[in-house]
Amino acid sequence: MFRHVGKLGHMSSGRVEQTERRSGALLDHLARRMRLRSESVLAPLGLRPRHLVALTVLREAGGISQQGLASSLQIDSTNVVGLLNDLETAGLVERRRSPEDRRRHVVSLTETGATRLNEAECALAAAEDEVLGALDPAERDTLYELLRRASSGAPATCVEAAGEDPDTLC
Amino acid sequence: MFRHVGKLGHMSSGRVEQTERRSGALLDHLARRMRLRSESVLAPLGLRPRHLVALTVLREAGGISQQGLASSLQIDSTNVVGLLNDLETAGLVERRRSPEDRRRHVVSLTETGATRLNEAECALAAAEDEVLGALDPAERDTLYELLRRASSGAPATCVEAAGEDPDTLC
DNA sequence: CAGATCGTTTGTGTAGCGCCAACCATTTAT
DNA sequence: ATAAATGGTTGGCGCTACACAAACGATCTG
Repeated sequence: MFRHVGKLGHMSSGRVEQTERRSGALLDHLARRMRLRSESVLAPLGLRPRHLVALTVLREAGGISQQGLASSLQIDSTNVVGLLNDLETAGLVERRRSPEDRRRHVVSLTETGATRLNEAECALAAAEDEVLGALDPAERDTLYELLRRASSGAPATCVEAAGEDPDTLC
Repeated sequence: MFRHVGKLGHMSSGRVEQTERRSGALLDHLARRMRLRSESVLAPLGLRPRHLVALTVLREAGGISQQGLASSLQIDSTNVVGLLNDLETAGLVERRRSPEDRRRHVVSLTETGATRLNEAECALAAAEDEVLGALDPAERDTLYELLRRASSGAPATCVEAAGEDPDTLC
């Protein structure tokens, strides 16, 4: 029902090539453009794109264990250590031992971390303007909201979501 | 037209905004998740994520020079060569010499290339379902449309678009 | 003709990251 | 209490995706 492909039947002759509307490649493409543009802006702040991603996830996910963070970021937990070391020595993030399970580290944004994240995002305005230039402000807001919800709603461990669903008609 | 984001109605009136709503990090985050999930699905088809990105861009951008492709993908033109070699030996892409400037190669999707791209996108349904699980079909469609427009509207060379910066208000 | 431009090859360097192995501290199971 | 499992940390190995530079043939342009 949401398969209405729309126009864009370009040069090809009569063939009605129905194109699949998958966002993956576009996501990849835009993310790359954005990341490249961001690096130079973020550098003065002592941050790299992945730091910003981690901070963003942490702002959303609150006090989370390192493993939880690893599975949300989808990077190996050994690499999370180094990432958090960066952020912690910069004072942007805090590792506290969990009271109920003292093996665990509860990671959360510090006050300055939240502030710095905000500053960084603010500094990215120009980069975003370049990459999302074709979208008007309202659309960018819609995009942001969709991305945020998709990203927060994504199950940390993709294990339990592996069940089958009725959408296998493709 | 494709704007109805439903209720997630946050304040359009607001100035209460404490956090900057920049999409960069979220884009990065989701793209990563998607890419990782996609790899395993794409492998059987002999494709890697970046191939899919290239094919997607080519479907949108039609006959384009390799330099144009390089600047759209934002990768070095020397690396475009290898990328296209992969795709061309797989018969998914075609290099023809431009009639007006015979130095140039005009790159375009072949028939089988378009087909394969479609198949690949189709195969990615499950991956997309996992990553975008929090979004309902209409929202995913909206997201796709926004991404597509942003990506196609992005000027290949960001040079000529860089003329101004009146938005230092942030 | 000279010089710039497009694509190609080759070679070098680097960053990001997966992965393995070993090691504490702690929790849970026997 | 002893054993096993778990969360975090460290170190190291290796791979992939690039960027960057140099040199070359073919071609366009002044």
